Amino acid sequence: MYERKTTPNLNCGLDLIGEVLYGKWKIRLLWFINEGHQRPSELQRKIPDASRRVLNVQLKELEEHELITKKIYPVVPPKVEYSLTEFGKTLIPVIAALGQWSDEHEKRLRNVILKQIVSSDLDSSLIS
Amino acid sequence: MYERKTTPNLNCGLDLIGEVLYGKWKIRLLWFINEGHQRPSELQRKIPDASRRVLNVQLKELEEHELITKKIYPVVPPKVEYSLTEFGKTLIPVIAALGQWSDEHEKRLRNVILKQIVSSDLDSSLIS
DNA sequence: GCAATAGGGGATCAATTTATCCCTATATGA
DNA sequence: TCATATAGGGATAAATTGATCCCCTATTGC
Repeated sequence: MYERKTTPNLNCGLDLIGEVLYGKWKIRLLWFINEGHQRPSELQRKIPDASRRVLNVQLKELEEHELITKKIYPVVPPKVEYSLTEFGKTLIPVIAALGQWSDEHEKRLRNVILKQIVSSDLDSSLIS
Repeated sequence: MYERKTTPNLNCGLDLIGEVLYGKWKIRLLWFINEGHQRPSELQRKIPDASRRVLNVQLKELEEHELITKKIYPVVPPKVEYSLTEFGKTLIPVIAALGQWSDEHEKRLRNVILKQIVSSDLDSSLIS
């Protein structure tokens, strides 16, 4: 396992939320779990760009941060279900706000992001 | 400059907002600029844990994403002021929601984050 | 016996992000 | 003359994150 070499900043609230919400897929995991996709295989189907491994790792962190709980059914083949904790549920309106903002500005966002990528491509093609 | 080697996911809204808001200090930069701390040196004093360099880099990205504008006054010593664009201003309520959530749950957040750090410390001391 | 299903995780490599170090410029005040 | 303030940025190192690869469990169905 990876071991932190620096201590995180925990000064203000925004540091704290960063600690639990950073991670490429975490917000989406919370969102989909909230929508009722509770099993690992379902989540993986919802987020095919992430590997199974990474989802496991991020789910475990969400669990350690008490945003979700994991229920393991002792059956074969194994069955696992994740649910939001009460604490995790309080995050849903916040995530909804994020989602709503980006939906409202989707076009513009795509625009500025793509523009930035294309321009850095030009830079590198000038070099070569 | 760093050159991307993979294309980012831009499927859903949450991918998009991630592209512009990821970056350790970006949310805070937007917040402080909104509060009226517009000059680089002021921002640096507000965020002493970040190096001058990193703030510059992240400010430039925010500018490329059209969330802020940069005004350079042709004076010596140089004077620069950042402001939110209209687009950037639409993000403020969202950031406020993030901040409010983490303020409301500050104690619990500190708790779970520290618990996680301490337990991984224990792990590593068992190994050695 | 072999594949498929459903879940997990160590080891390691690649990509990305953040931090450090060092260098630029000009005017002011001690 | 030298430090200070103000702003910028290249080169590179370190830290962190994410992706890949491979291996494990046990049962059902062919």
